[in-house]
Amino acid sequence: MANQLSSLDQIFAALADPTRRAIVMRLCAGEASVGELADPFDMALPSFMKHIHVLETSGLVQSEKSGRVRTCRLSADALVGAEDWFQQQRAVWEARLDRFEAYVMKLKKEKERTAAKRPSRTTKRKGS
Amino acid sequence: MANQLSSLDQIFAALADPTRRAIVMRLCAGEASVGELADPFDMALPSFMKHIHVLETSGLVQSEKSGRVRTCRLSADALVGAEDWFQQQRAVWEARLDRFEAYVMKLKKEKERTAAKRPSRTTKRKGS
DNA sequence: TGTATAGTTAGCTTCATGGCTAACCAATTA
DNA sequence: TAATTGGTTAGCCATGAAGCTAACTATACA
Repeated sequence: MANQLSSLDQIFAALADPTRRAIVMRLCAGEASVGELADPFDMALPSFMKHIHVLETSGLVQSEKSGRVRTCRLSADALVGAEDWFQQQRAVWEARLDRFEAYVMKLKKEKERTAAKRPSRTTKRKGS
Repeated sequence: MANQLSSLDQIFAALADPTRRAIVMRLCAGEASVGELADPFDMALPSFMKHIHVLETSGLVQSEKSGRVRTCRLSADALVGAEDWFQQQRAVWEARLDRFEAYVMKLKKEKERTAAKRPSRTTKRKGS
């Protein structure tokens, strides 16, 4: 598990680049060699390798060299770690929305109570 | 909705910075002025404003100025858009795992069938 | 009207990122 | 053993990101 939280920086930074997102997407479908991964991209190999390296230091990708070919695979943990972050934020966000909604409901009820006391003023007024 | 997909670059880049993630987290709990947001950070205001601006152009945050105070709020759409990306990747990833598992099961069965033919070799061998 | 407050603009520095070429191993294969 | 293939290292360049200060605008308050 390690400290995934502190590496959110690197994970999000890694995913901020379209080339690297494409690599991740490709690796979701299964492992591949550096050459296979690089093929669809119009980019010099050393440049491409930098992307691989960024993905590796972020923990999103692991690789292993056997013979002269390096095989890359996705490391799901990091992806899940990032996804968790969103879910945590959403939890807070939704809790707030719930509270807000409750607040609005309360206002609404109060308004209705007031309206019940002064039925003549409940019709449309004007403007928004 | 617009083109959230093409702005994943900006969303992830925005979230790659701890200051900006903290701002997002703070805004999950409700809107706040620039000053309130900036307060916990030991950073010059212009520097901080850059972060706000990055968050705004990424679509994660919206702001509005009334009088001399600018109020910021979270724009959930962008967050959800980014979360969706993870879920899509996970879907592909899990589909692959399922296929892989099926493959492993197949191998296992084949092995068992082979083992049934040569029962003497099925005991422990050594090492991992 | 004068002063404090809340942001904003401009402009500077420093460092990281993303790209390139050229040259270089180290396995394979002929 | 020689040539090819797959990747790696080193080093360069241009751009952009993240921080700063100083000076400015515009609202609110006394």
